Amino acid sequence: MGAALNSLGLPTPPAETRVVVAMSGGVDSSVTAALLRSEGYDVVGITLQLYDHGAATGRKGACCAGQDIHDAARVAEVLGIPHYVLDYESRFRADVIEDFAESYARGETPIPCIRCNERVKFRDLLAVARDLGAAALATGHYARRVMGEGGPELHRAADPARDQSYFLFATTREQLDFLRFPLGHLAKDETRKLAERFALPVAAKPDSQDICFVPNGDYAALVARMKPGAAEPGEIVDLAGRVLGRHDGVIHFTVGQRKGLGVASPESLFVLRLEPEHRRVVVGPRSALAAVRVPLAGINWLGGDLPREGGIRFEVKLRSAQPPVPAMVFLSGGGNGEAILDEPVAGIAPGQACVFYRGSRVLGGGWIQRAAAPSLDAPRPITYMRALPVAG
RNA sequence: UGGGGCGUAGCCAAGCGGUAAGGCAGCGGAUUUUGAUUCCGCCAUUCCCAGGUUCGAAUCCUGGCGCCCCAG
Repeated sequence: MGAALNSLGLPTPPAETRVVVAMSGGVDSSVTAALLRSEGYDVVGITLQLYDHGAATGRKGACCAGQDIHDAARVAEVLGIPHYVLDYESRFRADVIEDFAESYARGETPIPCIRCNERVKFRDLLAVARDLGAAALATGHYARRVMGEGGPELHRAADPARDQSYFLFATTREQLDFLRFPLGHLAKDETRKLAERFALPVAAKPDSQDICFVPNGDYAALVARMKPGAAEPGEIVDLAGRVLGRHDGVIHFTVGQRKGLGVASPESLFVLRLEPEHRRVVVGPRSALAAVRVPLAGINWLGGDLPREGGIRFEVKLRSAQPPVPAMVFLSGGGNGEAILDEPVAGIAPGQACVFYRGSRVLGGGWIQRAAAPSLDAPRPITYMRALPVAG
């Protein structure tokens, strides 16, 4: 009763508190493990083997997954903690890579990192941690878990440049209860310094970037292999339906994209929308990219009591590397809803996440859906000018 | 085979006797734990070809070649 809480907010002394750390083999998760170990926690490192680059990319001899696992094991050895490697390849393939390919085939732009958190790390790995008797699962994400009146809250990282809360919006309240993000208050250079101080073998390892299972950046080749029909060439058309050129498959494009169209024009052209059913890429000027309505599905709500109908005021983040913008969010039940932005934003891509913020707190988010744009083949709805009052 | 116009980078295009703007596309880099966006850098020793005039020609002249338009 009333026992002092440890640094993870748990009522037991660190030495009696088992914590599983998800170790990717990178700097961040290694420092996470080192920090907790230095505080005396009973740390167990777990690394997930998620993919085999030989199989994923069709290349032989490339095995970064193996290298990362090896790095994680070395760090665990330096720290003197137990380390386990779990084979999650088939699960990752079914729940993340397959979803990724299907999403692209639908003309969307998926975020596999969120799916991985949602469906692998925070589900299966979390369950394993519980089975191991751990009191918490810690990761190297830059986000903060703050205890509020209604329970744990998800907040942005202290370092706005490093904040990864966008990638965590799909975390449920139950998961959040068990999760810990020890790096949430650190800046990246501090993490590096800690890695050096702890003499971790990965201290100088470059940050990972790109999609982990697509090391060479050629995600389209992977999608084409998994969904051959989605890589069919088609037409590049403007809003009036004029054919401006051809493309090698809609999977190469995302809404808002400028590069790679190969169409010369007086001004730059951007992808306005993808119509995979017609194998068509619709392009137009930057000005045509602006939108205020953002249809959402799969909404995850972290804010406690579900709000009554009507709009809720938020700042919403529509992509990871862009500041949030003011909006009203309307929830319509069944995980669906819509965000109405105060000011138009350019290049909102279906498949990306729309995350709701209030101050530093994440209150939820949803997946951006394709806007109900009229097809070029459909008869155009007639729009009438509003009658002007007759001048007196 | 009458008249007129035009040929400058992959595309568009400025230049009109003084030593090849710009845009688009492309390439390279920075940024980025998704895809994009954005930013920075590069990108015609040469102006359809051949002669000529000139200190100097993409610009003027002559002759070719190739397009386009008008024409009874």
